[in-house]
Amino acid sequence: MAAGKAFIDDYLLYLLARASHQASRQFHQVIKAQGVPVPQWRVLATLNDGPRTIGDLAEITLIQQPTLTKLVDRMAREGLVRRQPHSDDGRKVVVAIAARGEELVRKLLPQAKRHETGVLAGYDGKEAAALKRILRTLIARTDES
Amino acid sequence: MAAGKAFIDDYLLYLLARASHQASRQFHQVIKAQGVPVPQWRVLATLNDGPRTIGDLAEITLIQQPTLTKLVDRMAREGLVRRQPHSDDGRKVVVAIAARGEELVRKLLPQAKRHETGVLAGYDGKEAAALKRILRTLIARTDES
DNA sequence: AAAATTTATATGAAAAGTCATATAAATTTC
DNA sequence: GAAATTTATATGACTTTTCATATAAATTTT
Repeated sequence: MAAGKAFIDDYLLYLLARASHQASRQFHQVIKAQGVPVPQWRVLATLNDGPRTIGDLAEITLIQQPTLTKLVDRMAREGLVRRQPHSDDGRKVVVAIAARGEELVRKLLPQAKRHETGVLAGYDGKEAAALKRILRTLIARTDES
Repeated sequence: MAAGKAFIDDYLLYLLARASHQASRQFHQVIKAQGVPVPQWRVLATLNDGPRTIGDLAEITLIQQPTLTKLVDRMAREGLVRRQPHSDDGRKVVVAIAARGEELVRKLLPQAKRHETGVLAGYDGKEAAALKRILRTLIARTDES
């Protein structure tokens, strides 16, 4: 039991989880208030840069494959995305953003950018760049080695 | 659609989510292989530093209150934690670690520390400290303002 | 080129999480 | 100090996620 500091207060994985959670909280509330669940936003923001296979999309959005398959089902039913056959691999399924999805992204993307600006407002440009750089380093270093 | 870089590749919230996810992945696999779901590990690691009310525990573990109440139910049934009445507020419920929970923490905590050391291995001490400092700053800055 | 293996996605049953709200104890207001 | 309000946790109906595995297409082996 806590002689000095609590374990988690200095535990990297906790600092990362907490930083991610808190930094996102406000924006997540904003999009949920507009009826968009966070995982759907992630899928839409990803597909806005081009179609992806189910597998790639799962990897990028940090969602497990079976979960994503079902999420895509729902989103397709709502006209947010559509499935396409893959040109030269019959196992793959390509997911592309659809009309209603594009509308949503058009509305949400500026809000995301504004929110990010707000979060980074307290930092000077140097520190902000350092933050992103250090995160990218960590990501590269822990990339499925 | 992707003229240059994809939006998410430079989006702070995504870098944070991805860094957190990837940095944790290995360790999470390790504990799950030992039959411990991630949320239970978080609760145990927190309670190892002392008992907490349901509300505080939810806040610290980043779990929503109704979700946590049910998680505590399950963990209490397994003898990992126990509920206690709060001394001077009848609304509050204090959760404390129990015998089987302590055993588990004794086993997992060293693994967590070892894993953290591994993740930070690539950094020199200065960079590692900078990483934690910058995360703490972000946490403080986004702390429910 | 058939058989065996690997890879990509889907599916079904069970578990966990979410949202709105109920319950009950404390605090504040009048 | 009674009524109204606020705060802390629990609960129930519903949705989503998870785990294991099925299905089917590609690739490798022999």
